[in-house]
Amino acid sequence: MPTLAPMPSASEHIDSTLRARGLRVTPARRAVVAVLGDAGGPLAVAEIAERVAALGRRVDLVTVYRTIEALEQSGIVARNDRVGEGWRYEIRSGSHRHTITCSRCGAIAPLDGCRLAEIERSLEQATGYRDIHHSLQFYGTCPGCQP
Amino acid sequence: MPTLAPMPSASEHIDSTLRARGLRVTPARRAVVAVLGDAGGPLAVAEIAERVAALGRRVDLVTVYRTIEALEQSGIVARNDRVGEGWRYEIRSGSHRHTITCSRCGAIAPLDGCRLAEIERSLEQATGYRDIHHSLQFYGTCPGCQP
DNA sequence: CTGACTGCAAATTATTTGCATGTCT
DNA sequence: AGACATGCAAATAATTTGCAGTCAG
Repeated sequence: MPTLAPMPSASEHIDSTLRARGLRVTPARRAVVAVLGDAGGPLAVAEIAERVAALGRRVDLVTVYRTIEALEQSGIVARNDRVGEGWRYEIRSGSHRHTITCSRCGAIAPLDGCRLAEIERSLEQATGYRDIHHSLQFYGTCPGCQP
Repeated sequence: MPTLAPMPSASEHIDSTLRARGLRVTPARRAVVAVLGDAGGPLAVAEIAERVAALGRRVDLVTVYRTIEALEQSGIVARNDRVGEGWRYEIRSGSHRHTITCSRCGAIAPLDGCRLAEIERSLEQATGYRDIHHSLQFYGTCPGCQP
């Protein structure tokens, strides 16, 4: 379905978002954002560094940490957790999904779309916080591990 | 003030749950459970060790790690995250609360009771997982940090 | 008794910090 | 030019592993 007016390219959007926050637009930051934007799901810091390297850009792990921190504070990326794997990061987009992990065997099952939008909206009213997002992980006992 | 003397009902439940898993009931495990049961909210591993020590029981930090892992897999404790502070653990009970953290300044505001019970119930239907629980953290921009 | 649990030491892994240099605006 | 970003080295912090002695069942 064609659009009459061209949507700003992803990179333009990133650039302006960074600038709006007083952050500079650098190759390293673009690379990190590109990798995150391309990833199917949330990535660990080390994975981000690997994929950036695979793109031919050398970016120090430390820089990834600092970039991620800046991007998170700018509201561009969100931090999530996955059991036993530490933090993971992903571009904040309207729609996302969660998973449920078996506490016994670690099996991970994907879930349908997130149902927290309504809760978040009421939280904005109640707390005065804006631009609310979240990190959510379900745990349980998978069918195979049940007594 | 925490007590080493186990509360009859709770401790019996813990004991039988551990035994049902083939896990042994030891002083260290009871101490950890007692501390968690007494804490107002979720505790970090190091905090658990400190409080256990304050009770007069010497428990190695390594043992706390291993105990927590066993308790988590047994469904007795749940793991949560608090921004920038790593993992925290708490006894799984019916009711609990969440918080919302400011992505800019780190301010933490408490929220009213958790509203995920219904979602969890439907997930049990949809996934076949049982005994579902979760880790949830909200983020946003607090009133003081808004443009 | 026997295997699970613990403590101690040490290895990994993850994350942070300081500083000199490079680069965006 | 000036402020911010990056890379490198190295310090910290967090978590895991191996092993021998101890204790619950």
